[in-house]
Amino acid sequence: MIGGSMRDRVQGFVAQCRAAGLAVTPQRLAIFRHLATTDSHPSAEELHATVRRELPTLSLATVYKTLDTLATVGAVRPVSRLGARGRWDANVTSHHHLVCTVCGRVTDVAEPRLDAAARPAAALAARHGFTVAGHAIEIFGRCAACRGRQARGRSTTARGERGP
Amino acid sequence: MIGGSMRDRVQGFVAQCRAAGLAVTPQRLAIFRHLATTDSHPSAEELHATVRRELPTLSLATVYKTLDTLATVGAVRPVSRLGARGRWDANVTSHHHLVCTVCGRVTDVAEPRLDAAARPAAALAARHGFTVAGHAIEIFGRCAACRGRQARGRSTTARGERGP
DNA sequence: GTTATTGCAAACATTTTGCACCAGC
DNA sequence: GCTGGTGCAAAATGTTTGCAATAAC
Repeated sequence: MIGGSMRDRVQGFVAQCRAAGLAVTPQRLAIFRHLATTDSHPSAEELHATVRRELPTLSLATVYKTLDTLATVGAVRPVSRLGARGRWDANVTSHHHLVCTVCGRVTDVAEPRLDAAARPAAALAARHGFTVAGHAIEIFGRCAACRGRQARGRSTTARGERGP
Repeated sequence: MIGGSMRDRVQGFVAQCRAAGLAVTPQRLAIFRHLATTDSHPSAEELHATVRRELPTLSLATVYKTLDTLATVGAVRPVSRLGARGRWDANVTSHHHLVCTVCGRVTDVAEPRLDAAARPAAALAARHGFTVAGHAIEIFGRCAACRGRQARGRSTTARGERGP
């Protein structure tokens, strides 16, 4: 979850929808609200399971369609631009990620100093003909919880898991 | 593709396998070689299609198993730790990514200065109880090719696509 | 000769699509 | 009454698994 009261964020969301000519439906509101309230970067399935408690008829297909639609409007985004399909975030401000390679948990960190640090990247990207829209730093390692447990095997990259 | 002659890289790969007690099969060699030769971060399907020209009996299941196995040994890694399932890289040295949010193309950049820049991240991660193993900067925007084409709609995040 | 690895086919998981129905302007 | 949005079911896509045959050590 990020700065700004929930009320403000929902208001902003409604404004964004209106501006884009999108209907503000209970489904969209509920999905956005849940995404803006959690910090667990849930998948469509997880969102479906949770939001369903509020809207029992909500279908999984609607969750998928809604996430795509809201991403189009900029209210929501996939956790990573690198094709990390399946995990979503309503924090569309610049922030970075701590990724546990054991359990897959992703923690947001907003650290303005890191932004400054990545600035040389823009010049570099320009040299590649790139127009830079933003950046994110992905820091990987083991979270406190996983450091405790002894690694069995030389486990490296955690792929595919969803975090606890 | 990264530094070191292909011959050296293959030798290193063989050594890695041996050290881990893995058989060096033609399938593993071919998959590694192809991954180490391309810079397109291919998916399992794409690898299968390409390597098949060399090993016509290669099955897709073997490609999946091989990628997992080689990742375990550290010879290969998913493009991102953030669950970017489906795209692989044999460049296991520290490097960063230019991601085109229109076409999805991913370009590697190795820029030591960027590494230094991200150093404050380690301290920050430690404060979260994290043991840092590494980091990668993901710079997103539009590539030269996509900048040409006028954006239709306010297209934001390209999800799921594979790049041309 | 053992044991790990492959290829196949089937299972499974995830995401997308087509279409009829419903709700809001 | 239109239009856009939802829900359902089916299809497409992507990934994993069990197991017999095969090849590496």
